[in-house]
Amino acid sequence: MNTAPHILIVDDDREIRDLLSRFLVKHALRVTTAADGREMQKVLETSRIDLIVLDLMLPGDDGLTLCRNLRAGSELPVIMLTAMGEETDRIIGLEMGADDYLAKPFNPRELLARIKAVLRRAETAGVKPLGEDFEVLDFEGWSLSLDKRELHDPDGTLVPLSGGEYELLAVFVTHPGRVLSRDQLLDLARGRDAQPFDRSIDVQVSRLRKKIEADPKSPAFIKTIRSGGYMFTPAVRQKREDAP
Amino acid sequence: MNTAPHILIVDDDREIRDLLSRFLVKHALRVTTAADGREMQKVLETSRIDLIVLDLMLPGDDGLTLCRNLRAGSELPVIMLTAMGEETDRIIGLEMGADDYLAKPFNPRELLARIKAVLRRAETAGVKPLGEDFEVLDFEGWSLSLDKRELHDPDGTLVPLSGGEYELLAVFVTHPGRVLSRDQLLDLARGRDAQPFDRSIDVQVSRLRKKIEADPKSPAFIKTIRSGGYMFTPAVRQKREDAP
DNA sequence: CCGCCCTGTTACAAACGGTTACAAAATATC
DNA sequence: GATATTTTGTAACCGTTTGTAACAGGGCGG
Repeated sequence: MNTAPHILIVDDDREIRDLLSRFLVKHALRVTTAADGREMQKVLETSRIDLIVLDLMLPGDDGLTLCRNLRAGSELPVIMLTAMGEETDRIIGLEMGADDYLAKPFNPRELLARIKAVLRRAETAGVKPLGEDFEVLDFEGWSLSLDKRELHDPDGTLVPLSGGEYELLAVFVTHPGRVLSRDQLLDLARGRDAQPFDRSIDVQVSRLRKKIEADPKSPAFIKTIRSGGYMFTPAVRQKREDAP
Repeated sequence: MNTAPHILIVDDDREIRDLLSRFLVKHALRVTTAADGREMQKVLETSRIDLIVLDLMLPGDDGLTLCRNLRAGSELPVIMLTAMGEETDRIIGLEMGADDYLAKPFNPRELLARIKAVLRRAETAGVKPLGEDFEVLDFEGWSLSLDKRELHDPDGTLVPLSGGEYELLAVFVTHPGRVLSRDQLLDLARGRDAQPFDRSIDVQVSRLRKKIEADPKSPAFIKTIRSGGYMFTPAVRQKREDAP
């Protein structure tokens, strides 16, 4: 479900981190941030990262060193951020193996464009990073494992779901508190467009409610928004575990 | 029925406001305008806005400040309009939390395209922080959960509300002690404009009163303001709890 | 006190969503 | 590869919700 590329931003300036993070998240990327090389390592061990945006100037090991180390162990794409006007930095950055670089100050849109370009390149080059996120989402005592594609009720017993029911629930649980239109649900859960008079989502919601709602007649989890779609109302908490 | 997205244009130049407004209205959007931050604030309190087009240069608080404030409290999409220049690009690049921006002078069609793009993105993007605070509003012993879309009476029992009744009550409870015209209520609760001789709000208020007023004949909560609209009179207390 | 305007309320029709049954499609099993 | 089983989408039926119309009552200015 969560197929958006996962970007790791490494910069010691908190403001820049937050700013870029917000901008990229808005453009359908998943983002994690780190302030220095140590944090970066930690993130890399516990998450599947598709691309790193790395500041050249960092406390501790600087960006160049980190970039070199990264290159030694993987083909993870790297975009370097360099200080303005230092031609040498750029050259060195590229020599160190960065896939692209950007001079500060820069336009976030420019960064986005380069990220997409580099990802496209990396994809065709067939780089398959190893490691996986192990995600479990909890709501009201229930627990949905996105890796095992399994749902457990508050007692911990496994609730059998069909593939389609799982996909739909996964969409809901990853978009809590949001009104999702039938078109969106169809796109997110089934990856297809709606046909005229398409009621398949309604039927699927009905089936799902029968399995997870105490009283399907007055649903507590999946609320209907008339002429809008559906909304998953419980608070959802994320448990992120290290790979075993 | 008219349920088009509602755009707020904030620009100190009256001519630009009118021009853009006319253009967007012609393209099936609903538009309200404001000349500065104060007016903007006022509009935001009394109508339901889907997206803000914000000029960078404004009298009083400038666009950047306003944008940051907006960002702090909501995820309302913002498109910034900037004057052309080198310095701005840098400011924009680094300090802005806007969803998109456009350099003046621009083609209105360009703005329209970006508005549509941002609205489309806003529908799905922006994964809400998981396990967020949840908001519960109390009045006279009653309790309305904005997350669960549920109303509980003083005994704590769930009072079933239709979607429309809930939306209307939510508007009242979030605007207590304030006279709301039928037009405003229609905009806030339904996101649409009024038709000639539109009495739907009256009917909905009547239905709502039957459910929440001890004596609907002499309502204690929702008071009628003759030739003005309606007003929700109880004091509303906000309970903001951390997710468990 | 009268009439007009405004609002409350009920009745009704249209639109919308829940649900079941059934057929088609996908999947598992032998 | 054929058959049994499960899953998924479509159609149909029915209950709910919503806006509109119609009528009745009440306040306010004249």
